Amino acid sequence: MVRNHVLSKIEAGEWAEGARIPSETQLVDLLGVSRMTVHIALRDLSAEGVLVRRQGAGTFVAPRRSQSTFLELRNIHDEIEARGNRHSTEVLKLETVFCDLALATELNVPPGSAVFHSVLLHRENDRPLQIEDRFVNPRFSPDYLEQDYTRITPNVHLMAAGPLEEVEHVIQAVPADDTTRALLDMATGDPVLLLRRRTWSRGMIASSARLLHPGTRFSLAGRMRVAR
Amino acid sequence: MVRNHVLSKIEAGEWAEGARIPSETQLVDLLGVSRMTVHIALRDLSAEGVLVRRQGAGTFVAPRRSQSTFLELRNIHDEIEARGNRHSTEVLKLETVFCDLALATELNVPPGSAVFHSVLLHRENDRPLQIEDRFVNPRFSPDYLEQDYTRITPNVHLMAAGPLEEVEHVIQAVPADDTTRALLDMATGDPVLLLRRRTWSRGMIASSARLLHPGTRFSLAGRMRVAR
DNA sequence: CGGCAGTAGTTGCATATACAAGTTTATACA
DNA sequence: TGTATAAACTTGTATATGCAACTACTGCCG
Repeated sequence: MVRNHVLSKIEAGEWAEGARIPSETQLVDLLGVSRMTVHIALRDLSAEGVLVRRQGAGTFVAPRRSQSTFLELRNIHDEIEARGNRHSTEVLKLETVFCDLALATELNVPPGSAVFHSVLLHRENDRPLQIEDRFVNPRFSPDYLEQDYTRITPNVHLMAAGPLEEVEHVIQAVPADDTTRALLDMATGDPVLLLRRRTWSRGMIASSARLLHPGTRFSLAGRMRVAR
Repeated sequence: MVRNHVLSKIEAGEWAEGARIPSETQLVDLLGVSRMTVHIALRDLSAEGVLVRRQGAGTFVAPRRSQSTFLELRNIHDEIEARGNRHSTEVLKLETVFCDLALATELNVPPGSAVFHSVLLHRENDRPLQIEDRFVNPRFSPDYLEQDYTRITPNVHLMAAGPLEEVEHVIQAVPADDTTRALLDMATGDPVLLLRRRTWSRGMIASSARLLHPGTRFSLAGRMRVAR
């Protein structure tokens, strides 16, 4: 109850980032519950990174930046939904191309062979967050082009097409070209965070993707316990 | 107290993965604290993924988190030497600072307390490759400022100061400011790949570092087999 | 004007109590 | 033997209370 109240206030924008929220005793009067109940709820939200609490000073809305975990292979849909936001996809390209030498090497297929190519734009609450530029090995997923990617992500389809065996990630910071800047709604001079991801399945390279993110409002994050 | 008891039991292997641990009331008798205290502690550990709780059934040790070799803690010296190149370090700053609110939050120490600060420039074959801007908790490593960082990296010193328990990584692409651009020998408009790394040891945040790399000639890469 | 002490207000933490909700085990009965 | 019921046990949640630790502010005094 306290939790929902706080989250909805933040969601609605009434309590902005960095703003101080009512004290525990004020929330007690407001919601008619005991202080411990309020305390536990705020404590949990603090542990989750939604709030920041400072003893003696007050409770504040934590600054939020879109984050993606790179340790797990979650698809962007789940990432966004997990943050309580709305995910939507726009299909920009869905085609067959014949690969040049570089692409052939990248996918480990013969040069000139046909491969599938898709370009999607993912939005978080209508704000563009990722361009997903993907090449897929047709031998791995022959029906890749027939899917409705406004409903499922390519990730989901590919995971269903075969067991994931190996993943390769390369992360880079690159300047934004004009097309990218326009699509991602970025300011001039802002950099792009580029995540290249190749996946192996059934002994072949199933897919190679370039995931482009606006550097100013996106970061990759991961936290792990070290082996004991 | 309850927390440490549980963690040490798991650490020691007395409570194995998936095993059921004593009930709340049993821990009350065992440790001589109230049930609510036990409950809160177990609740937190459950939120952190260390335990799994099922109402009516009991509390169990959670299966360990999947470990990734991606972004393992190799220090930059080994990275460069592994490529057959020469590594050199220049010490730009080595000082004590009093932390403001943001830094205090980052390190989880009281605002205004003294922390150690170092800024190093790492070169690969005399070409700048990384600015290492690091804050260290003096409680964790009191003799941090007395080391010779042209001979060993801070990473090596910190690893020797205590067992690494947890690591947090955040990766961002950011524009380069003038100082950074000059130090890293970058062209105007080139982005910076920023890796923020926080490490936990002996129950506290030992260190928080900002590692800045020239985006055009640096990338983070990792490849991992997926667990089945 | 600057520094100091006091004070009100805030979060942090532990306790004691009560009941709800879910699971497992034991028992009674057909 | 199989099923239904009951009891015992476990975690989940909410409340009321007390005090410690810390912060920010006010006002006093030199």
